[in-house]
Amino acid sequence: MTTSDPCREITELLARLGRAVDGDGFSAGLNPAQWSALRYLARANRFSRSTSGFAAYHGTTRGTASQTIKALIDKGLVRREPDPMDGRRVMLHLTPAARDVLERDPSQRLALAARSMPAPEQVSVLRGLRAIWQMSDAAADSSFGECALCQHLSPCREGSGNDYYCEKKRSKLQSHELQSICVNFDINDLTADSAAR
Amino acid sequence: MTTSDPCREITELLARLGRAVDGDGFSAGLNPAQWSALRYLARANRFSRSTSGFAAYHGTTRGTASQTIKALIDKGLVRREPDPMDGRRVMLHLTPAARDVLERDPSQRLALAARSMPAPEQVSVLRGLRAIWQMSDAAADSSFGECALCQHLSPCREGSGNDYYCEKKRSKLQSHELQSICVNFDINDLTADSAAR
DNA sequence: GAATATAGTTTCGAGTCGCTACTATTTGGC
DNA sequence: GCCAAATAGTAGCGACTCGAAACTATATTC
Repeated sequence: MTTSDPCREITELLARLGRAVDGDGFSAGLNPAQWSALRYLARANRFSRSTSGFAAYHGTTRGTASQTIKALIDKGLVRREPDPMDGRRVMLHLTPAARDVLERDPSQRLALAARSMPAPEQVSVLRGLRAIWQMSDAAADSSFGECALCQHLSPCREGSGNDYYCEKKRSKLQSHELQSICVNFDINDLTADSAAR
Repeated sequence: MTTSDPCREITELLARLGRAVDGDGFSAGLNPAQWSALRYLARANRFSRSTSGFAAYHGTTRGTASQTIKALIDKGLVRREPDPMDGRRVMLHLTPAARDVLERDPSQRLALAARSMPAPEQVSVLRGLRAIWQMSDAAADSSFGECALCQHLSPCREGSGNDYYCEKKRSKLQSHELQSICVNFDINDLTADSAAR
């Protein structure tokens, strides 16, 4: 009953803020799961923009994820494209309309609120949230991360020198792709310190 | 597409952690709304332990809140008691069984993760989350807070000196009640600094 | 080449949510 | 004191969501 435990209040605020992320439920006609999928697709690299990828990220089943994606397709926000390399896979892409919708993402109100803090505080909050996420075993199931910090990344041998290579997917990566998140992410211990920084 | 904006990643983590608060959906047979109600009732003072109070806290309608409470009553976790002062009101109380269930609150896993951080970092994360919550207009609708920081609180004139008085509800408060949260909370500007501390 | 694993979809039932309508009680104005 | 408006709470309805199970199709493994 004592209030002197900050951690209990942290989880209380996490619960409330988590609900606030998606606005009062249905802004722009999208439900929370659909907003989550839209944001995921905007952020995931080309190996990860699939139904299964979103299911893993969002912590749901492939069946449910399939319904969510279907709703976005019906709304004209997502386009399907068969993977030429693997006949089972379907790559998902955001349409230009989706980019417009994302401009009105209700979570931006929280981002705006966060931006009103001094930059050093923003960073310390971010570090704390990352730590909580990684300690919680919720993270164990879906360990997404940016290619820039992944152990499968190596500099490209040939070419201009601006390119990189993913050993896992055996595919070239362009430098602008390094900040997208990937299902196949595995933490690079060498860069773990800089990740924490 | 750049990753250098910490605020975007903060909201992303808020969304994921908010979902993680209630576990993988149905721990102990309770859904997220029911967990939220249980935690609310454990934390709210006697003026606030009502259906309407929870509806305001949780940001939903009274009708929906009523169904959530009903489910908890059916499970034997909540007990109803008519308010002798106001025939419309029904006070809600947690049963001993509810206290047991709260011991297995899935949000404690996040609290545990938070506790692994050094205490100063816990506090800075808490301050940041509070700031984000108060800036976001989600907080405008439901401004709950602890009596200890409320402008309606005044020291009790008579009696032992350990007691307090709420000018709004015209009722005595015992010192152990000061840390519960209340629907009628209004920030006390004089204590705002210490609240931020 | 058969067995198994993976990607994805569909269907179905249980359950949730918010809206509207309704009752009961209290409060405010005259 | 009395009538109107506000407040607390519940009930029922319809739309929708989610997860489980069943199913198809393609890859992979031995």
